[in-house]
Amino acid sequence: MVSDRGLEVLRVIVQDYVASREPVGSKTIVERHSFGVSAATIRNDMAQLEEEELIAAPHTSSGRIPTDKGYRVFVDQLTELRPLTPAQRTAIEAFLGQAVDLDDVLSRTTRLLSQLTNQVALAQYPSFGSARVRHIELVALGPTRLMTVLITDTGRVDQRLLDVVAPDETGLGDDFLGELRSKLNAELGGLALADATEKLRDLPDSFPPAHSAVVGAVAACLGEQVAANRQDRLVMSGAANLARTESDFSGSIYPVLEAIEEQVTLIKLFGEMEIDGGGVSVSIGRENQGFGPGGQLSETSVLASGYTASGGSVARLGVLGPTRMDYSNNMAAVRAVARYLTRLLGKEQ
Amino acid sequence: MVSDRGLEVLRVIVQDYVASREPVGSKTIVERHSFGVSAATIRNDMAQLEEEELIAAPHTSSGRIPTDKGYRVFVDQLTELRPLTPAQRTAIEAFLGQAVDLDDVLSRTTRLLSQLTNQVALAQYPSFGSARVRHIELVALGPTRLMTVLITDTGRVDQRLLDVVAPDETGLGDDFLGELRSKLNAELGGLALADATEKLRDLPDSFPPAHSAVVGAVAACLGEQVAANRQDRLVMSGAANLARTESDFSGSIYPVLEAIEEQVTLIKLFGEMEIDGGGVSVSIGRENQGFGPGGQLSETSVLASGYTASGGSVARLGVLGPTRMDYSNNMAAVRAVARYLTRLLGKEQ
DNA sequence: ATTGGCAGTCAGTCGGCGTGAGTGCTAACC
DNA sequence: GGTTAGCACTCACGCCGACTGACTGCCAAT
Repeated sequence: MVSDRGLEVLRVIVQDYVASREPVGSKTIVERHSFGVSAATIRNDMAQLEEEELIAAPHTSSGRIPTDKGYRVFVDQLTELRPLTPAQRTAIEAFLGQAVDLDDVLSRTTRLLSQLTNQVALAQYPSFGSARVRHIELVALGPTRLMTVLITDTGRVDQRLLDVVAPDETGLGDDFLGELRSKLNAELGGLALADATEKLRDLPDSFPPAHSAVVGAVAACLGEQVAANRQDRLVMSGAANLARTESDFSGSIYPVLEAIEEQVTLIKLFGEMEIDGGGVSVSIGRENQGFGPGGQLSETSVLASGYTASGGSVARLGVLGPTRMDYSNNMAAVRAVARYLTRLLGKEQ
Repeated sequence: MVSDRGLEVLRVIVQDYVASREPVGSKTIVERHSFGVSAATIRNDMAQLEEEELIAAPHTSSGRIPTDKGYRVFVDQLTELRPLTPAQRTAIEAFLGQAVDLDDVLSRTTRLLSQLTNQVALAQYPSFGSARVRHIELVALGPTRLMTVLITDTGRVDQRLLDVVAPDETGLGDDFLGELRSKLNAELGGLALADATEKLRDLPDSFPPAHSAVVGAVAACLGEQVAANRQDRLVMSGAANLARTESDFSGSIYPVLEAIEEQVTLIKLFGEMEIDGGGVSVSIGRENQGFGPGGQLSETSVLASGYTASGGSVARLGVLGPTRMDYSNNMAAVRAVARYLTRLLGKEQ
């Protein structure tokens, strides 16, 4: 078992190591922190911590550095997060306040968060699994060219172009489009995306045969859009931060950059992190194993929190960085930004 | 002056150095390439090349590596580009062929190009300076909430949300919106974006005072969209490639990643490169100086070519990588993709 | 449980040495 | 004149050995 002082020792080892990037030894601990005991005592505690695999020694006789498990215990110990400085708070408000639409909000959010943490910031678009169709728009761009616009109640908009064979010699008449548009909105408006997909399948049958080809094409196109909408996307910013310091990664940062660019690994990982109750969830080092192929992220930690967008759908945002990071500060930043974002998006409509 | 054989020597120095990442000496040159002369003669030629600052020696007595100027001469010498392999050609067609809209085309293009070259691929959205308004759509999302959609003839779509004070107790009635929509399209349809901005300023005056507040808000919003449309954006892919090999960058790759993320530096640089006549333009190493602050890109080369989008507007695409890159292969890839893209986008409509 | 002391371990550094790749120069050669 | 062979010279690099210093681990005393 680890004593109370043992945990305290772990705490300062993490802090000092994060600050200095150097293995920390018993002597420097007693010098820099006033435990009222000698170095030898600290050494005994450290022996226990090593027993529990919370710390490890890079070489036989050097200071210790925290293991993934050590960071885990450290993070779990972390009860109250140091609140942000007033300057940081005003930065959040000033920067996010001027956003004009959802894309802009998320782009600003990640830029802000990457600045606050010096890490890579990530944000998920609000989940569209629970989103509903708000409006469908059809725009004729030419005699055989049509644009479909799908608007969801989460504020997202997707458009797509398609070529169609005109139903008759009049081309894509305004009245035909108008009828189709009304019907689409009447049938699908307010439906959850999952349900809309089904309805779209039956749509062509309710039109005269001459029109059903066009309607079918439109329905297929909208169906694609709905499907694309349901799969999540990530916005991110600050990838350069990975290369900023002399790199905390054993080999190259290539696997990490790759995982970031691929997105799919991150989305999966992000999706499995718990974010109940407005807390900040942390996944450390090898805990990320099994997501990327070959453990691309086994030397990184991911912090995630949830925010609530209009419509009540919950999405995630967070940061990614080397396991050796300032968890306290970064968790506080993620939490603060998530809260502000919830307030900002909830306020609308 | 540099002799003919001197240029040939430069050519093999560049090729060998790019392939091996090691300074190349006179002896290895005569071993690997059949010049009919001895190493000593090559040395004399190399002395001349060094005189002209086309090559340099990292240490007093080591092989030589090309300077920026050396790469420049090498590239200018490069007359015919090795054509792509059939496999590469089919890859281009298979991959780009299934794109559904402009966003998708450019995203696929950069992914493809970064795979073909193992570098960072960049693509500019078609310039909207010469774009025209094709259609404007207004959608009521609630009693005081409105969405504006701007569609340009280059196939790009932008939407924005805004809150308005309803003109009267009826809220945003369909007839009011219909009138406004017709008027907007009648007035602005077909106009170049620059001209549309001006017209928008006068618009509110032509409505009854009760409505002018709403119209003003809509006009302001559309004005913003027009402005945002005129400023270019970049799509990119393959940033991880910068970290793939043991890094050809002297220090950290941080400045390069930063420049890539900022975009503004790149857009400026990209914009000043000449791309007349379907060729591939190259900017090498310190030639990029003066764009990024502190010469972030002074160890990279940028290749650019132009492609023509529907509507005749020309935009650029290319790759960025360390100065030590396979110019021949990469230039061929950029040219091939640019040509295919022009064909693909020109075909539409 | 804590402490002081002491021996042991090992990474990192410094200087010296040898090696080898590659150059620059000069004198001979065609 | 261009080309070649030969030779002396220069360094980067790798290796070895010694030294140092920062640690730990253990043990006996408190």
